[in-house]
Amino acid sequence: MKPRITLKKIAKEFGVSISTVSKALKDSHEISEETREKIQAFADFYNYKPNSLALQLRNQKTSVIGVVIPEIVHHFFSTVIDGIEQYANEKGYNVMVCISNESHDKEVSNFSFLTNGSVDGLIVSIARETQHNQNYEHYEALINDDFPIVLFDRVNEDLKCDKVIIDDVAGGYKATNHLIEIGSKRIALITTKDFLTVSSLRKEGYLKALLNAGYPINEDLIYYIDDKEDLYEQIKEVVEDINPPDAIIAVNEIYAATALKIAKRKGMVIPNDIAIVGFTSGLISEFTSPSLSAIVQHGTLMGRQAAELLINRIENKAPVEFQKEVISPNLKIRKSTKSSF
Amino acid sequence: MKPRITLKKIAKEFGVSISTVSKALKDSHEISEETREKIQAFADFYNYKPNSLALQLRNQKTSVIGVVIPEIVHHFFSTVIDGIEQYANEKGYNVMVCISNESHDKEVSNFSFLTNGSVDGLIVSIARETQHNQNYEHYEALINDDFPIVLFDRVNEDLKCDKVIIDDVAGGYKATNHLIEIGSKRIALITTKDFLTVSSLRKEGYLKALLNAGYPINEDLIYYIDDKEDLYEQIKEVVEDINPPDAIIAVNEIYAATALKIAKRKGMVIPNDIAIVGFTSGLISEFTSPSLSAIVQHGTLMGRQAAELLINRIENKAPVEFQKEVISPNLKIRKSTKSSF
DNA sequence: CTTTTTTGCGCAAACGTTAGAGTTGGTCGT
DNA sequence: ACGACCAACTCTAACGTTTGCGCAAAAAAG
Repeated sequence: MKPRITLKKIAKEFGVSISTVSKALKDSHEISEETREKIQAFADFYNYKPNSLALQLRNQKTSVIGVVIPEIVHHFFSTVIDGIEQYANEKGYNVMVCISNESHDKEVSNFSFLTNGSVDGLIVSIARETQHNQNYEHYEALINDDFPIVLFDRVNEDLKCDKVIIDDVAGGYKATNHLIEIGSKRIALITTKDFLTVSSLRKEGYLKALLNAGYPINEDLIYYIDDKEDLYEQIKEVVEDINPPDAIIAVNEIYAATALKIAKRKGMVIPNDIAIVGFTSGLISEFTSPSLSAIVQHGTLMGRQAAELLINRIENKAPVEFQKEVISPNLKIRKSTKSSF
Repeated sequence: MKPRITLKKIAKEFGVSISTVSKALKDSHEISEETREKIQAFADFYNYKPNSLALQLRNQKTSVIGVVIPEIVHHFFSTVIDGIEQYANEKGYNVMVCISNESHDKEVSNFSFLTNGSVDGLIVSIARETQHNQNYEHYEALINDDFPIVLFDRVNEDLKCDKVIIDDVAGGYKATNHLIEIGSKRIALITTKDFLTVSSLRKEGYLKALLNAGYPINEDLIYYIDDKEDLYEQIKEVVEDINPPDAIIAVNEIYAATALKIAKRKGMVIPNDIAIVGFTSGLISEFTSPSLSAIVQHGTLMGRQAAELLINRIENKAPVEFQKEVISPNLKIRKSTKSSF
């Protein structure tokens, strides 16, 4: 790579000082028009652009936002990044994305890289492993230093920082209530075995809706999926239960789509024999047949709001006390809960 | 945000010079054990970490790879990022992702931000608008400066740099040939109206396969989708043609899934009445019913290879002449081209 | 023909770091 | 007693940029 042109080289070329060049390029009145013009022409010709690193170091500001997410090949997370990017760009920021891969160690190393000067603030969704082993030291260290940080979706209540969450209890509630309204009696919940707060909040909403409708709560109808085991086989057990449910709520799109696939293969008619509603309305839900009703997550909006909170915090435009934005999920009713007859 | 601890502050604390602190923290033998230990303890306590920007500036090396992609909410692109991240991390690099949003201007501004010192090299997939208006000045400027850059998927043959592509001609060929083998006679191609090279290469493979099998080439069977118009209506015209095809190749997953949806709605049986094969095997293909056969793209592999080429180039481990890695796509046969009877 | 003002530029510090080249002060050998 | 040597530091330059301040020379004012 050819060395880039610098102020120093331009200065040498014209036998002037570096400051003269810097000022000339900034159209400073301190520099004569003649000098200004020849320097500008030269700089233009060699396509001079100030070195970002030097500027960032000098200004103690990078205008870069760090984002740490558990995975990227995931529709919800990519929509969030999209939202962050949109808002950040509008405000003159760039985005640096790191992936924790659900690993605590990777999250720690991402943090350590990003927070050593590379970014002005962080937007994070907590890795599964971190939520599992409850080790939030790296978060606490940052918060202690008043480092701007915004948590989204997977948050921890104890951490003192800005947050954007989806009202997952409401999501679980809406999904369940919808199934109750269409007359389902035995509503199963397919959730994760891990310790993600979102899953347990959705379960909470599910239980709340059942309670509210005077339905019995039946632990046998709650199925915990182990991500390490075969997904298909585990969900098969739900559908093939001796006393099968007449409706399913799945905490994510894949579980829902898989349940639908298995039910169809069993010859069941959806939603008549079994109604299904998922979470996260990504692309899959639209193209299954019947299409899947789902609680939509508004990832882009979430990203935008997280970015807004963060940038306000960075620019000291935020109130001292931490904000918590709650996004209401809504139910997108498709064919898997609405008979086409 | 609290100011971070620096060498200078530590130096002041102990009344020594900055270099002493720097060397003490690097376990230099030049510094007495006593001094070393007290400085290390202090630095440890205040969680000292060298400022990345300062290091990057000094070392003229950022260990960051810039990635510019047209969009992120796209399964293929997120898998590529995943691959890039994986390989980059293994080699001690971080990744900065920018989104061009298919816009030429945004691509230019992404380039200009990233290449002013922020990254050691660039991995790019060309924005649609750039491919359309053929304005590659910003690429040429970088290449002229020997700035390390790797193009993937959407490349331009004239640009002198490393590339990773999918053999899209082979992809089109394989898809078409498969349909010919299962006995399809009138094979339609649903492609894009824009000027993406990938689309035209797939078309080339399609034509080649037809020619090879002695099939007539019928322009009426090639449908060009305008992304600005309603997708559903346009694809509907394909299926409802007076003289409809008995097989469809769609250049992406969405087109394929939409065609499948419409055909089913028309009461057609797939693959008996109409067989369908798509490109990019993302999540949708698995969950449609019947599931969609597709040409799979190996995005993760592509990302890894792009990162490998780039890092070799950055570290001067690459041969002088530019490399072109070609990834063979393979056909994943699912139910949309294979009767279950 | 001085004094004051203006013009046009250079100097130096600062951001945080590193590494090679000095600089002390002391110990040792002869 | 004096050079050699070593330990334990400090100095300095460098990465690239910005900016307030200083300073000379030229121009304007008196």
